[in-house]
Amino acid sequence: MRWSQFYLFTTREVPRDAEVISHQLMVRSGMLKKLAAGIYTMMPMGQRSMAKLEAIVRRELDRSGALEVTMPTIQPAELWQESDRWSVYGKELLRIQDRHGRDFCYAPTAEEVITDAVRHDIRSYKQLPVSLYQIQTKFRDEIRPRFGLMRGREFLMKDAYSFHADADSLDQTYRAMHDAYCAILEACGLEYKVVDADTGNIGGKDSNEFMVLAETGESEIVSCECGYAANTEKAVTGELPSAPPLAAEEVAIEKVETPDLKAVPEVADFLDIEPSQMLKLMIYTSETEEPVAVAVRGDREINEIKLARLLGVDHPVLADDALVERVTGAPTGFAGPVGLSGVRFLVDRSAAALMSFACGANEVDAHFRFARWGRDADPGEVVDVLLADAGDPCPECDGTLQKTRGIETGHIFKLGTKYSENMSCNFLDAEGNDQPMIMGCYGLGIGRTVAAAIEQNHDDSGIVWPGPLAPFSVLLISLNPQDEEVVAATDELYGQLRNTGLEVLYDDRAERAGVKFNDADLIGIPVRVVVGKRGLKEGKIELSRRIDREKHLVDRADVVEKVVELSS
RNA sequence: CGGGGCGUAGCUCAGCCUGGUAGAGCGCACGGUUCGGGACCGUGAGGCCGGAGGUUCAAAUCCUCUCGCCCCGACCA
Repeated sequence: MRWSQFYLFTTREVPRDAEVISHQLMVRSGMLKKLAAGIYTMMPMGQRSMAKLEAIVRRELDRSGALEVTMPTIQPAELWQESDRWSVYGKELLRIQDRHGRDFCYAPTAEEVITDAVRHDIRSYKQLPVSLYQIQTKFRDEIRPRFGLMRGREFLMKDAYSFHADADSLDQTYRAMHDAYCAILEACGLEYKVVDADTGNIGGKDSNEFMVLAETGESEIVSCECGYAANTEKAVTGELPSAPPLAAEEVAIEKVETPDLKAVPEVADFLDIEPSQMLKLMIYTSETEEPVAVAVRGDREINEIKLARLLGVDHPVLADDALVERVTGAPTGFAGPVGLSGVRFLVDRSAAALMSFACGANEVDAHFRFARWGRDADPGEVVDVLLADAGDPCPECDGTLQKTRGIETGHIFKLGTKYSENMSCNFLDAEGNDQPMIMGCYGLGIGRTVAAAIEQNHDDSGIVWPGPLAPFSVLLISLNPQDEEVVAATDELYGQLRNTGLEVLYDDRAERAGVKFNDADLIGIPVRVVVGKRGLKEGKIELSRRIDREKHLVDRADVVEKVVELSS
């Protein structure tokens, strides 16, 4: 492709609304254009990279045994009412009406539609399992779209769904999808981790996320050398090293005046103890639940996602001051387990392990110290609602957890029968019994993965494409487009390179060398071939790879062979 | 939705406080000199100053309302 015939306009300035590097570089390199918040046009350059990834995804999914379909993006409300998600999904679901006033939504995902299709076709266990996938536009009316393709509202996603007669079959397909996702990310040359994940509102039990590691990632991951890795939303830890008890067993509980001291660090400082020797008590509530009291060790945080799962609610929220006062009898900041009653009481393992601790006295400006479970306070229900942190013990070995950040490019779930039951997607088993199919679902963000690839592969000058995602594999530059000899030589080379099957972008523009070099660095094509008057005089052509930018002067006769070598 | 910020040329921004005929750089067009790491000189096109209302002799500038966009939080491929 000749640049002069292509549609590619780079910019020097960073667009004001682009915050993260992948977004900035995609806009500057002419890949992406914003239309509205979280809604983008893929320009030809971007489209090519997306297509590269799509091809890899198709190859690996086909290999896993899944079959490609295309489902509508506009879906009737009835199906969503049947699965119960019409009411559950909330504002993220873009709801629309047709001219007759019938309700539809723009698909954020396609469990309903695929389940509807399968339930009409499949009757028998002999027809199972099946895996179907599509690469299709989705729309989620995110509360806050941001970071370009990393969190758009409209986005391209590969979504796959599998249907099974039994759990073993689901396990097999889940494993195959897991392996396909690994193969895809490896084929793209990305550094990633597979982590245990929370299932969110898609539902189901087992779940893994595929995190491309990047500092700008929105997800926090803890991991251990032994291979354990989890989203911090989900992560469990080994037993924490215990904090030294405040006092020996015979020391009685004692009330201390703590005027205006509310936060744990302040109180700990005042009492001259460590925050880990205190107990932190928070009051949570939600739309559906009665208030609950949740205790965690003073130096730690509560994982609200774990809490939500435990309570079976969507969003636990911290109680406001009035509710705290009603539950504990004291203003916010002085809650404690001693004398607490009339409320469900959850105690995180970290707090349950405390031998003798300080805590709020449920009384304004007062805390207790030397409190003990059993003797002074009801031990409550011991649970795990701890937010894992770096340095915590690994739950699976003697190691220590590390914390990193990642971009969630893929997420796979074992759904179970949640949708098949609601939507009567049944089959007859070998005994002739009607049973709901067991399902899995598997998502991979196409645009997000391309953006993640840039986050992981760039330098100060621009993108450094991993070969498989590069929009072109070779950039051929003629440095002196006004010089007939140079043009003739470059034209000839262009033909030869194309004959090898390489995708060549030929910069034939009447621009100065500096402009071309800077654009080359910006758009990040892996191999650069420079034809200039100077080199040509010696019969040489300059080759370099974007990744190291080391220049090699090569005899004209050897160029094609050498380019093929560098491109592989 | 809560908190913060921004809308002026295709892009990045100045001008607004203290009202008086709309600016710069980049980009674009034309001419010339240049030409292996974002050249230089000259000429030129390009604006309903986000929109509506108000105050005023006069509004980009002051006031009210509105729409859009960005950042921080809850959400997620």
